Amino acid sequence: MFQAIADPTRRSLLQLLVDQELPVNVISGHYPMSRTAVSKHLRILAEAGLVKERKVGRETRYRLDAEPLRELKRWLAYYERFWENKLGALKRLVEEDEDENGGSS
Amino acid sequence: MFQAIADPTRRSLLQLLVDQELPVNVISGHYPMSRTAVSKHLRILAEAGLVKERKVGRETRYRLDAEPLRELKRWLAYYERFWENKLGALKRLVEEDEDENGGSS
DNA sequence: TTGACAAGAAACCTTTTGGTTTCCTATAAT
DNA sequence: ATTATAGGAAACCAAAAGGTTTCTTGTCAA
Repeated sequence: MFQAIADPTRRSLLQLLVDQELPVNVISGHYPMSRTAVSKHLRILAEAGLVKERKVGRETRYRLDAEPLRELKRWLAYYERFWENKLGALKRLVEEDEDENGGSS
Repeated sequence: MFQAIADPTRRSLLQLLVDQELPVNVISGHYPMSRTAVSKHLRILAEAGLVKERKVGRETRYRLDAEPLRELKRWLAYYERFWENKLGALKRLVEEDEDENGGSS
């Protein structure tokens, strides 16, 4: 999953498929690369579960499935406290500084 | 940044450096690869801003800087509603089903 | 039923990635 | 001063990633 979202084209695809189900043809129209290339990106996204495919007649339509991003959120949540700590530390520093100067901002 | 966290070794490095500042030597001791390889991973993390380096005598110590993950959080936040929608849709379905059966719970 | 069209499969190419080994430089320790 | 240690730099390599073109297959339209 981390790998899947590492590529900017693929992130862009997720974005595009957020609220619409589209066939490969239409999707690839949005990109400066071949249909086949886009198709391969879609496959990678599908393997990561980030996109669902549905066959409709002779076309394959894709839509977003954000579910797997839940895992990313859990991963992130772990680190959240560290950037919050940092802000906390910075804030304390600024306050000390203000005290020293009888500071105004 | 997305690229930086795509590699499992690098994610592991972040984890390791969460609450300690360590020199390359010690860090690379945790991995089955050469010191140089670890060093390169650290450089990539540093370029993404995810890790800060500090020279102390003849060693270079690294520590986590979670700040750039903020961006990831913003990116994720956008998609959060889509997996929540999914849950919402599921919930509605279950409720409909319960209604049909005169459901309890 | 014949032709057009959508899209995956296969083969191929180039660049990037993750790793190695070998060398070099700066700082310590004796 | 000399030797040992920490760690980056350079050159190199194999495998994976991102792309291309060509070929097939399955479905729709005439």
